[in-house]
Amino acid sequence: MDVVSPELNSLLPDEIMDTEAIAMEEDLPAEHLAPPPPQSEAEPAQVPMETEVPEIVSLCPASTSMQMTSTSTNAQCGTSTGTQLLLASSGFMAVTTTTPAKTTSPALTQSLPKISSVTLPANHQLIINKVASSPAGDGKPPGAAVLKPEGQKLLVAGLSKTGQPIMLALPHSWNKPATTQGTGDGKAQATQIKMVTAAGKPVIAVSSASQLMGSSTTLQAQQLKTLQITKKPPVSTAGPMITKLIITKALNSKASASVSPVVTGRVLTQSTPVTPPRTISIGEAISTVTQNASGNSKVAISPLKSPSKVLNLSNLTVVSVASQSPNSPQKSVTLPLNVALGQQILTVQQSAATSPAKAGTSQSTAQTAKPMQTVTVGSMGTSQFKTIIPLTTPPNVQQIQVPGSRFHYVRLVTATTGSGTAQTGASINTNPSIQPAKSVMMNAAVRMSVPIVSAQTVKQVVPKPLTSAAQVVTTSQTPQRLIMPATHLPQIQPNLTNLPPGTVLTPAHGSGNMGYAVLPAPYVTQIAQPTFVTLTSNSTFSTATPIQTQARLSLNGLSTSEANSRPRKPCNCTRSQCLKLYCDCFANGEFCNNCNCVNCFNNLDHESERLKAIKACLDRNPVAFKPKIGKGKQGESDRRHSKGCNCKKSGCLKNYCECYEAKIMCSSICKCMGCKNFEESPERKTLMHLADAAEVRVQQQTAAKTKLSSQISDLLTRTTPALTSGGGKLPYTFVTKEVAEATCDCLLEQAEQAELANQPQAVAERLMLEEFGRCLRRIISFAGKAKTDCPINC
DNA sequence: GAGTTTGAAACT
DNA sequence: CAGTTTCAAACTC
Repeated sequence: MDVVSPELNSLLPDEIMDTEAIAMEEDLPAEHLAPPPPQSEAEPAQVPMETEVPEIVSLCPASTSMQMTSTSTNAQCGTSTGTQLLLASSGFMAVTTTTPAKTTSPALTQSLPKISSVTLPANHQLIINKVASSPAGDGKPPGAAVLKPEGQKLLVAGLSKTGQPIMLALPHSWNKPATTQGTGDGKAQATQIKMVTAAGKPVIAVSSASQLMGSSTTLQAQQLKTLQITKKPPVSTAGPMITKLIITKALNSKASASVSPVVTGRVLTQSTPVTPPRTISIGEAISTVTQNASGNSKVAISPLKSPSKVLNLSNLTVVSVASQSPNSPQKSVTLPLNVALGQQILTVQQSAATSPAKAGTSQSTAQTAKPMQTVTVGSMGTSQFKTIIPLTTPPNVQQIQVPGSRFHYVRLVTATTGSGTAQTGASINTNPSIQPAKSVMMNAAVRMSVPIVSAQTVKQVVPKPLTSAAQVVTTSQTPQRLIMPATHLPQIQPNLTNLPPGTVLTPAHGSGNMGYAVLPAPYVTQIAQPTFVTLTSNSTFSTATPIQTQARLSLNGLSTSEANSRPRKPCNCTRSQCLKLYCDCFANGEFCNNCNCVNCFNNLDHESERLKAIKACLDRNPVAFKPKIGKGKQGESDRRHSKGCNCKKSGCLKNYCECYEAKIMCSSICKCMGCKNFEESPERKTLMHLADAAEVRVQQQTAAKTKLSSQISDLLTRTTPALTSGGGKLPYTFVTKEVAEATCDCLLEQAEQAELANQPQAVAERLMLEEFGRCLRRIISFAGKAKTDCPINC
């Protein structure tokens, strides 16, 4: 049963609404769940390399019943008593470099050993090699881990409606069609997907570390629902890079309200260790109890791209979606979810209905009392912060910022007419004083998730209180926003998911559901530094405990500071109108700003042309806007060019070569001729040495100047002779013995630097003279300042 | 700064 | 897919 009508489905990008893929995925042979075959070594992966970058995110829900650690990283949560779950993600979900465990035999399923490792092969399945011990037998008492033994796959970690961390443990045959469930024996069901949640306090990755670590709740299997999203990479010829996303929604067994997670119009399975699992069909609502006002539905996402990076709890980025009303525990909630993860898209959609029993069908309507969908993404101290764009129209757009991902995501939702009145509570917001949000019914909505910006490095998710619908997460920086006027571009919409990473889509004010504004991501990131991104579906979102997610990622192999500090060079385009990839600005998804281009169309005034150009580029190359430098395969260099260079004359030792320019060596996929950009190349080494020497010189000179200047300033300050009240002394009177000595030190330093650099004497003399001039100017400056600033003391 | 070289992007 | 053209950056003088 499909929630989304075929018509709507047809409008959605395949990446999001590829419900067929789900069916296909169910029929996939087992090897599709295994890591990519070795053939990828010889065959350049067409999948953007960023998806190959494993990411490790640790979830540390408080629980004493289970511990999971990653053997590949030795990363552990900071508490010995808390449940530890390490999720490694490869562009989408957690991935580690360990070999995925084989499916266990039925006999193994009877035991519940401790989880020794969590692995996730390239197919984006998280595999738990061993599971925390728990009482044997079918009984899965509260506090006992229900994860299956070695080889079991944990696909997604998230939060239950009540804020409990959810771990989805899949049986080894999970890839089989799991549309029905057997009896109450919650274990070893061939088609059963198990969900493990931590009961008690809201224990979510999004929560602060203290919140998680401090919690003493036990891991408990609960009745739950699972959703499965099968998604294929947009472009992949490197093998069965099939990504599976299991969205889980834990339901308390005592639940009386309903929650009907709907992903891409299809609900796959439901299982519970406590009660007999049953199949969930589209639109079906399962009652559940809202435990408290702070209950929420959260989806933990680990889209970080950094390889081998282990993130503590505080580093986990979670996109949370409010799904609960504190005042209406009986309200049914439907949560279609699409949330973009890296290139993957996971849309989180939430709706609430007044009907306590059944709700959330595809015919649900939306009533938007608070026209806002905000996703705030935060990162610390970097320019990679995300910006929340206030929505002036009904919440038909959700910006989803996935920390660690190089993309910003915006979910475009075409909401139907509203009818629901149920209130939805903020996922993290527990502030009762906040105005309750109206229900958001978007079951039949058209959802689009669009990567909108390159996002990498540290992200800090700090939900900020929102007291009104019009509020959006603000940043600590200049609230400047550059938003293109939205226009109706239906001809482009089908490809919205392929928009360049620098494109942000936002609904246009008064332009209806199909209005879009294109906002280059870099501008967005400039707006918000740091940006605290919060995803919520209502206006009551707030939290007393900011959630911080920090990741140490890099963009194109550059550190965050490096990537951010480097000012983009202005382009000089004259013929391309800055609407072709010749233009670096355009290629980077940025507007031209302070460029020297002629007849530039890469600006706000030429939105339509720009969109068309983007579409054209994407038509030619769907990954045209992906970073060219990405993570190489295992065993290869950390960074490599995704396509390889084609140099013929430069020997790949000039900046003509994109590999050399990126300071990486050419790889096997390069088609260059006479390449000298390889590890043992003497030419390359020579160049590197020269470059290093030059850099060292610069650094030394800078440091020396800084130090000596500081000394001079200090001396001038301390030894400033008293000035007469009649105008003070002349500057030369400030040349005390100390000042003269410091000046000589400066000159000698210059001489030494020149000597170290093997500079000729003339150059050394010149440097010394220049330094002397600077010293004199500084002395004079201080003298003048002393006269001005010290009229009393001098 | 003008002219040349270079290789990616675009085009055929 | 290969060859050619266009383009803008890198480079040289």
